[in-house]
Amino acid sequence: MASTETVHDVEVTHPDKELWRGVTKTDLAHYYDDVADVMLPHLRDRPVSMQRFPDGIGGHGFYEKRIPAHFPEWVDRVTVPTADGEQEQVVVSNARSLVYLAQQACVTPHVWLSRRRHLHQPDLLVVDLDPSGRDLPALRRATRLVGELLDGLGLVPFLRTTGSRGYHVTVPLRPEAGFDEVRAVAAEAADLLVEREPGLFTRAARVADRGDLVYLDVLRNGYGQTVVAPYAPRARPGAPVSTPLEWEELSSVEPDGYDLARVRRRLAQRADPWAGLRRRARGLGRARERLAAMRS
DNA sequence: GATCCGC
DNA sequence: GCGGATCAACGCATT
DNA sequence: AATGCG
Ligand SMILES: [Mn+2]
Ligand SMILES: [Mn+2]
Repeated sequence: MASTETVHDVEVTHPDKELWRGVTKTDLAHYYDDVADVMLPHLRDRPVSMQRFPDGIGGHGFYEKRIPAHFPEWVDRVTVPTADGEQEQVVVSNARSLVYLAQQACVTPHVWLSRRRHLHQPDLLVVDLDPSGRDLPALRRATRLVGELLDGLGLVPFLRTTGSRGYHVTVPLRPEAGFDEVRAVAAEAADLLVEREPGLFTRAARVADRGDLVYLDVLRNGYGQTVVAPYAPRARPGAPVSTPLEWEELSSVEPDGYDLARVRRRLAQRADPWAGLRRRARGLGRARERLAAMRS
């Protein structure tokens, strides 16, 4: 019985430790190694926050933003300004670093919406749909309405499961406007939807005030805020994965519909639906104009 | 998961 | 050398 | 300033 395993030149200690029921550290390391080709383009140049569960998802978990001193020099990093100074965070630039995150029991990497060259200008806009209840048809209709509105604003919305309870709609941007401007546009779009469909959407900050409506979270669009990385597993039973989808799949794939094994199979059979996302980047100018017109 | 401290 | 304690986020909105 | 939230 070897007490360590080697995956992509990374020593995996406690290789048989279960992070999820039936899913070991070695399994996670191989998953990361296998999906690296599709995952890395979405991680490239983005500061990462690591959500770690050294004793498995049933144990104590924590977020880690600062890169620990013991990380090897071949794990890339970036220094980012914070409210009181600056700090160094991980950047996942290659498959080996991703496998190293598995060794660290990082079950879910979270990434910034901006990249190192323009830390203050996001190249993604995200509308995070958080259902309060269990009405899946309503959640799907809500998600489709978000996509249609953003499309109507001249933007190109992309869809993914969160691996948890909701979906994300993601729009690629040219990194020009600051976070506050991007968030303001997202908030105005969300408010418009609440106005149109008050029985479906809410923007109430307090959970208790949301009833069973779908919460439109646009606060992800902030400096230093993160979203779960595409193809990241989640710390939930069954090792569900946040999975990019074609819009046509919205009606057939549930928010936690893909797990580690299913994503492997999916990617062996078809390309990443988000592969062309960067080429769809737009500025916010036209969207602002159309939004103003719709509101009047 | 990794490090540090005390025994 | 081993067991135990300790540490590992933060920006934005609301009140 | 403190709390809630993701
Ligand atoms: Mn431990
Ligand atoms: Mn969400």
